[in-house]
Amino acid sequence: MIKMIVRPKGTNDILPQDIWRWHKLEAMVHEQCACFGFKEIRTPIFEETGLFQRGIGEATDIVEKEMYTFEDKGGRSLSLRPEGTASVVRAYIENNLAGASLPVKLYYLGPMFRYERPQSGRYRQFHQFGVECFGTLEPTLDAEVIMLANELYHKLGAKNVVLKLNSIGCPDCRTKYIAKLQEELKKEHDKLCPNCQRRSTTNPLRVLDCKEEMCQATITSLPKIKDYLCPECSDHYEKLKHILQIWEIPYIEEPRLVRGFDYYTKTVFEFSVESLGAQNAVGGGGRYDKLVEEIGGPATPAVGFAMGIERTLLSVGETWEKAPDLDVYIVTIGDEAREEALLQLIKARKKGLKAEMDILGRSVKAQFKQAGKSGARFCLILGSDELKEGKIKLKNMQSGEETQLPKDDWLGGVNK
RNA sequence: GUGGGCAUAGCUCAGUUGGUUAGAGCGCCAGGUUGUGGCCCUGGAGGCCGUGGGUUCGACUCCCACUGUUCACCCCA
Repeated sequence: MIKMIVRPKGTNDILPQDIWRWHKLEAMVHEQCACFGFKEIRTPIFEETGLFQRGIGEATDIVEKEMYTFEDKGGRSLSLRPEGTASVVRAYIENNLAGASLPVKLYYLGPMFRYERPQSGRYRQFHQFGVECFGTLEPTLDAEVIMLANELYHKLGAKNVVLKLNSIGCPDCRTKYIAKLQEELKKEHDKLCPNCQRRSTTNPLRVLDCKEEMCQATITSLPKIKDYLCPECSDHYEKLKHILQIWEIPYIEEPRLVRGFDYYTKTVFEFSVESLGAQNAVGGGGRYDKLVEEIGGPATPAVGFAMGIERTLLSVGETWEKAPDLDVYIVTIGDEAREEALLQLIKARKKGLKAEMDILGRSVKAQFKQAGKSGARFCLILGSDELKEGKIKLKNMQSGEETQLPKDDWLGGVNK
């Protein structure tokens, strides 16, 4: 027996019965971005491995163990993109997009790849929508990105979305803070969970994010980064919060919020929903003022955001109502009606109507049943009786009401 | 990479201390109605019980391995 080949672990087929959710979300994304003056960019799905090593950080989990890295026939090391920012930054530099007027506001939409154990809301191939803007330190830009995301979640119908906000400072103040943090963590070492004991050295900021009961008291007593921000970072953070207030965007200050990429500076934020279980972050982002430079471009401050599409759909998709697939289903009665039905079918489709007819030669009852299932708004009934007089019947499937019309003049009855 | 749960019809799930012919609901198809969907009634199709091994007279049921899947940890969208 031939072994059945199935889809790779952590990937999904998006089936015809579900694709409308994706189309709907994508349409809203394009509309929202147009509204905020963002232009779409499409970059390759794989890049030179070094781009991600430099951009995301050599020591992050993503680069260390989650990348799909392979060698091509020319001996180049390439990797499937695990996130979108590095590629967009590369494209921004390579194509000299800075040549246009600043700020440059871009967005992207597409698959990302990370080799992880799949679980609810986490897949090896998943999709992100993201925005990146380049060219100014102004906190208004941070706020604009947050505004775009926040409004999009609301338009999508997300309930109980919470915006968490923090500033992790620039390399200067953060370095000082981490040193202080590690000093304190060393003192409290015995009171921490095994994970945090390890994190104290590998990734001290992550300790702040620990959910273990036994760590909570210690975490609360640890120094807050807020108290270590340099005047510039502190001022930036205050101005950002002020703008968010002007725009009436609710947020929660979350001094413990840290994010997984090394490139963030100053502002970091995250959107989460309660209903999703452990993987409850539906999007996040922040400012990255050093990244463009690190990748080899001119020093350029920037802000970005990325939304997990699967997670977002999980949290909102069920509440959406599907638009009908069909405007009209043509029911034929008797063989002589079929030829006329073929003519009417193509006439309807040429007018842009979504139209179908039975091609399996089923009974009248079965045809109506099919029409009902398809959600067709109307049935066009072609029977030998009607056709003798050059008429057809149009049945409204919701009300059940039938009207008789001349056979070449029924399209008007299907008012959109 | 670590730990737990699960695997029976298209879907959701029953299946007794191991016993011969594996069930239900929903869905699908047909008929009841030779020209009318949704409700109702009747009938039908559809299963290597995840794969491989073991125990047994006998395994969907017990044991082992593998695979898949799922949840959680790590980390992240």
